[in-house]
Amino acid sequence: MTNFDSFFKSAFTVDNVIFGFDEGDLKVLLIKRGEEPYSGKWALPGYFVYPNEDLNNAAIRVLEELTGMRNVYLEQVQTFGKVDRHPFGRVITIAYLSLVKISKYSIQPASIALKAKWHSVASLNDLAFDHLEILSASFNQLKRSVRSRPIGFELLPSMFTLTQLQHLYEAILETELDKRNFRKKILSMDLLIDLNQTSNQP
Amino acid sequence: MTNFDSFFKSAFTVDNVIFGFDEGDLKVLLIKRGEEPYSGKWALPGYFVYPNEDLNNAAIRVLEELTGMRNVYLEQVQTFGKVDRHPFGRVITIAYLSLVKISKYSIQPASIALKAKWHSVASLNDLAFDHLEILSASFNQLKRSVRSRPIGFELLPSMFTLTQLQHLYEAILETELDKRNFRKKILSMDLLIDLNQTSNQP
DNA sequence: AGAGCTAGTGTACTTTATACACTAAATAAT
DNA sequence: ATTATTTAGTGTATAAAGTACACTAGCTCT
Repeated sequence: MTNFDSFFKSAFTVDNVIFGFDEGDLKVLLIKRGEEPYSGKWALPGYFVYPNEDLNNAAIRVLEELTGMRNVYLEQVQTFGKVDRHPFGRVITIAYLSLVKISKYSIQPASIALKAKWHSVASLNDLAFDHLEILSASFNQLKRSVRSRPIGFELLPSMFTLTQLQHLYEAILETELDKRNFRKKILSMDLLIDLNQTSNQP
Repeated sequence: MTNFDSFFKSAFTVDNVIFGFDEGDLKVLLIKRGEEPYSGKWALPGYFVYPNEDLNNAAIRVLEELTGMRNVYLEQVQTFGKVDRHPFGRVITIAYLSLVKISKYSIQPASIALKAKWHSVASLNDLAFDHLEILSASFNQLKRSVRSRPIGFELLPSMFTLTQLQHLYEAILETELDKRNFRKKILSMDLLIDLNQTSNQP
């Protein structure tokens, strides 16, 4: 029988692209690295998957350590596995995308969380590892997902105005939407409860 | 500095869901396993990723060893990583989906290929490992992909009739399509060259 | 009180999707 | 050789979804 030992020298991580929405802007939660490699650079939150841990659970764990949130929207994006992507050895990473309500987010005591900060997605151009590529793939997947499923709400507080929702969609899709057509479509989907309240929030 | 050695004891494989189309039926190429675990069961073709090999290249390699084909349509599907999915240890697998023209396929001399056989996708209900789940996820992704991009051609010989193409789409989407509407839509896409030939192939 | 900003609303038009039936030609059967 | 059966090929009418577009009422700020 063949000996497979030489294959069992790799590791894998999960990296979590955590999207939020605030001030009319699509944001992503990044960690400022305090150690090598890429010390001082911003990176996606992620960690090695433990030997006895399912992939999905690893993604959930990373998210919870950082934000304290559970039951958050999460989907797998893609796996990145270039040979030289990690200086410690052969490490592939499974990217996850999650959507959180920034309003519910509060900094966690875990040490990693102290270095976390929300960044506008549009403004990023230099991240640790291949994280810019991962972010970009995840953003594209978000665009696709948002067209086919009503997941946008995950990014807003539980009460919101249609205008806020529209701004969110515009931020994700990177395009302007017609106000009347947008409202017509959303309301025809029968997903929302009309609170009969009005608001002039900025 | 933390010691990460304990994480570098895992392995990963690629598994390739190779679709073909023949006799009006959507097929998938499987290998009959000749060794443990799951000896005697049918499995998706796959193998460990070599330490110096990019993920995509591993998928290409597996496909070429088996079919002799290069430049074949290939896309990553998803990564499967339950803790206990492989009896040798912690092995996660990255699933790829590929589309080949069965007419161009011929059995390769590689030993693995001798045990390969095309199976109707619809007829499968028991595969090695978690391969049934992988197949099912890949089939779903194929359904989605085929709606948004004209990749159906990849499964047919370079000359084909519109009827054949329709049968292919019906097999993938698992639904009947209206002949006139189908032709109207395909022809309006301007993707095909009309050979002005007619054929009464079965 | 006035100026400026934002929320809220309806209709006409265009594009895309769907439903549907017959003829001509080839092949198979007697 | 004639007939029966199968398959390819074609158009129109209707429904649904998407898009373009402008004004009013009410609030906020000065």
